[in-house]
Amino acid sequence: MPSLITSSAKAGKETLASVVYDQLRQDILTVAVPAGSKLNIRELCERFSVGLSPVREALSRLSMEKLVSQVDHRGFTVAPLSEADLDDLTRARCAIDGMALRQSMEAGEAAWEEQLLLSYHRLSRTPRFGAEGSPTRSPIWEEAHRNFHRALVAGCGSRWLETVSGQLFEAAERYRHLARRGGATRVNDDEHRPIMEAALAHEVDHAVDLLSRHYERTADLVKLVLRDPGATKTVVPK
Amino acid sequence: MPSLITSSAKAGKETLASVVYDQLRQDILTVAVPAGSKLNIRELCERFSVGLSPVREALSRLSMEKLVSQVDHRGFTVAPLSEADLDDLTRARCAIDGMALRQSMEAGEAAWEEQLLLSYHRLSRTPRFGAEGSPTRSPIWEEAHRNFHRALVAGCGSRWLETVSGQLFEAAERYRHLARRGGATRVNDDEHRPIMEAALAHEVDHAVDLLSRHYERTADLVKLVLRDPGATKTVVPK
DNA sequence: GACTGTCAAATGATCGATTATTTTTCGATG
DNA sequence: CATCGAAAAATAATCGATCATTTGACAGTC
Repeated sequence: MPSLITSSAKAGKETLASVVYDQLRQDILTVAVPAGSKLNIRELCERFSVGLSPVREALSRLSMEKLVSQVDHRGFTVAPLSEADLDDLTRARCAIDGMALRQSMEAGEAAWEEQLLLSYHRLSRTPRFGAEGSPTRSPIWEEAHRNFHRALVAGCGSRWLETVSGQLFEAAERYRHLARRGGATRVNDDEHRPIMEAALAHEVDHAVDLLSRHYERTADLVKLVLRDPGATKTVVPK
Repeated sequence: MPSLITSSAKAGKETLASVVYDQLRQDILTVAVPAGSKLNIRELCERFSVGLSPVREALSRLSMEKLVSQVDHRGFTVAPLSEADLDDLTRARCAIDGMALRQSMEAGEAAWEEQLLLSYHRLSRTPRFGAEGSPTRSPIWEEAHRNFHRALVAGCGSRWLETVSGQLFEAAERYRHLARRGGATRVNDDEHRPIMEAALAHEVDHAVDLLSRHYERTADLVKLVLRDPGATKTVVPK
């Protein structure tokens, strides 16, 4: 009988290492475990009620993803976040996603446009915050959000570009969560719609510009929190 | 003393898992172990004379790097190579590295130019093939080659872009080795020099164009081998 | 002869004990 | 009082045994 967690219905198929990996990844992405903090292997074993091997394997995978950093014989720590890194990341995303979006529009596949429209529609229909009152995020919205951004660049014709774009998206996710935890509230005008509309209207430069602004504005929001140390009340989940 | 390389000097510091990782990675990059082949864990334990844990950890890291693919409960296999993937990869590299080179030139830092000049100089002074007669590759040249390409994009002002460029470089390395193993011989005119010269001369479009051609020409070479199955006499190292 | 279900062998995954390394403690010394 | 060094504690890394899953062989059925 597969364990306590059973995060999803299809438990039993996954490997323990995969379960730990998924969960830990989530905790890091949502900044439930603070950036820079040390990851004690035994504590993790206890938390997930598994042995050393799965934890170690999960950490190894995460370290290749740059979410945790590993130093030989000195264990694992959650990769740090910094304003400099955020700026860097934002610039890279503007450059790469901008290019991918441009290529997508120039390719102009009908299927791409349809998928983009669809993913926007779904995003707009998904509530931004959890159905219940409190929680800091709605996983369903996150999913829809990721899908929308994926759809934007999905017409570029290169799996590698899409993969890279996805990596950068995930890296940015940590900062977004940080902003939310810090209480930064976004002006709730929907920035995604105009991007989608410009893309479908083939206004290449305009769409790319809107996308860049979108990234930059988000980054600005995060910076407010990064600069205000009091807001980062990170909590380790029990 | 900042010791850039010291590939083996600092032995004893490394962890077994890291040693296995490095070695296995090398074997995969050089196509010493064929693409698509299964990686039997116990065989690897024997080959490296270590226990299960280090091997497993090494494989986990490699799987996050897309060099091996892992399926839960079904073990690890070397990631496949294909012409389609090569085309995709080449396109992504032209796009990303081209952009990074453009940004580097436009930033126009003196330090970047000097580093580029220097890395080209070193590359040109490094023998392409092993000092002894036979071996299929010279690790020193590879190192210099990687440094040159890294230097090209190093002025773009984004660590993330550099990292991504590096990832793509490594992915392409497998194909380059495949070409060499297949006996594809490159016309030995130095394609790197004109790229460097154009970059230093601030001929932006020209330099970017030369870089793209460089990638595409290399890809064409690889394709010859990919299409000729007889040439892929891959050998498992003892 | 092809299909299907069962069992055995092979292989992957996990655990807990053991070993190696780093970090901390604490006392002696200048 | 700061510094150094040795011993002790903490923690990471590794191993080999054990458990779980998949794969392959084989017999029985239609």
